[in-house]
Amino acid sequence: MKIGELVKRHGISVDTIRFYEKQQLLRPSARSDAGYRLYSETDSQRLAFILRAKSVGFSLQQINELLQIEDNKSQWQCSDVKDKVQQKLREIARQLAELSQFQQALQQLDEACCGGSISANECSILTALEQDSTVKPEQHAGEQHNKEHN
Amino acid sequence: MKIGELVKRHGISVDTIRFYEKQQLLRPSARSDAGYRLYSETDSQRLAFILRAKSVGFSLQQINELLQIEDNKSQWQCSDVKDKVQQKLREIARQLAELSQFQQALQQLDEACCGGSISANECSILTALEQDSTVKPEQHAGEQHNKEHN
DNA sequence: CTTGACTCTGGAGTAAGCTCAAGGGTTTAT
DNA sequence: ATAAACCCTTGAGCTTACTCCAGAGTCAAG
Repeated sequence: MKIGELVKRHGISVDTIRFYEKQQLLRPSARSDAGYRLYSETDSQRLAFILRAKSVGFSLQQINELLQIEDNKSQWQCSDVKDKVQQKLREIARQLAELSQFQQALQQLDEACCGGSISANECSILTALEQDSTVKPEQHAGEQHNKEHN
Repeated sequence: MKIGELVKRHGISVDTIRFYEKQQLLRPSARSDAGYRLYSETDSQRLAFILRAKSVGFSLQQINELLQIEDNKSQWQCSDVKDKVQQKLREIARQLAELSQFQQALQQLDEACCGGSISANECSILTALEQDSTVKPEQHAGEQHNKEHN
């Protein structure tokens, strides 16, 4: 099939396919005389693999690694594949932790603010961002004023 | 103070400061005869504001919006500020949801796989990515085979 | 034989948030 | 006086995953 049918089947754009080709993820198994890309069923399945991997959060780079295993399964072990999944899980855990921290901090700000029509002069959110903790890495014992640097 | 001291105080790079300036977040309140940027205490506090906003997850664009309020507090209301916070909270909730979905899907894959030294030929993770559900948007009633398109 | 739909290549642009490099002045210490 | 450390500007590059454009060839229908 030509690129147009492939993309219709999978609901993505031609540009995306050509981009994946540039990224070495998916090569058409043939070209027509006119130079048109021709995809086999196998190619289409490979694309499906890519899209499923994407749908569980893998980056194209990581998908590339998975495809290398997929292309040569007998040379790899279950543990190799599971490692990739676990690596991704750790990555996601890190991102979740960061987002949760953001969420918590923002919720505190949110709760402290009346949200009414009083002037922002009194807004506790702005006040917190102006004076809050978390920053100040200096100011240890014996260095109250830092005019010394020069 | 010159840019060097400013960055030492806040633990960021000169390039970052100049980048923030390009982004209209922080302008030095003066320049020396030689054209060096000179920052006041107020400037430094503004930078602190920026960094704190960043630390709770705001993008530079969003910080810019917050700074516009901060620069003209009396013209804004608490609700304006709270809106920004809540908007960000919704954004984060969406991201958390997406990541959690990834996490769940990956955990299922992870649990199904033995992770041992058997050949990847048998790996349930790869099998799932080859044949799994979640994709197939076609195949409603009366359209079993899709050779029709052409 | 022409029109429209499809395909090709190559290269630029987008968002975000920096980071680096080149080439050249300035300040400070010795 | 000179070297080190500091500062300047302009502009390019990085990452990710596309998206769009121009200019041109190809294919199927009427």
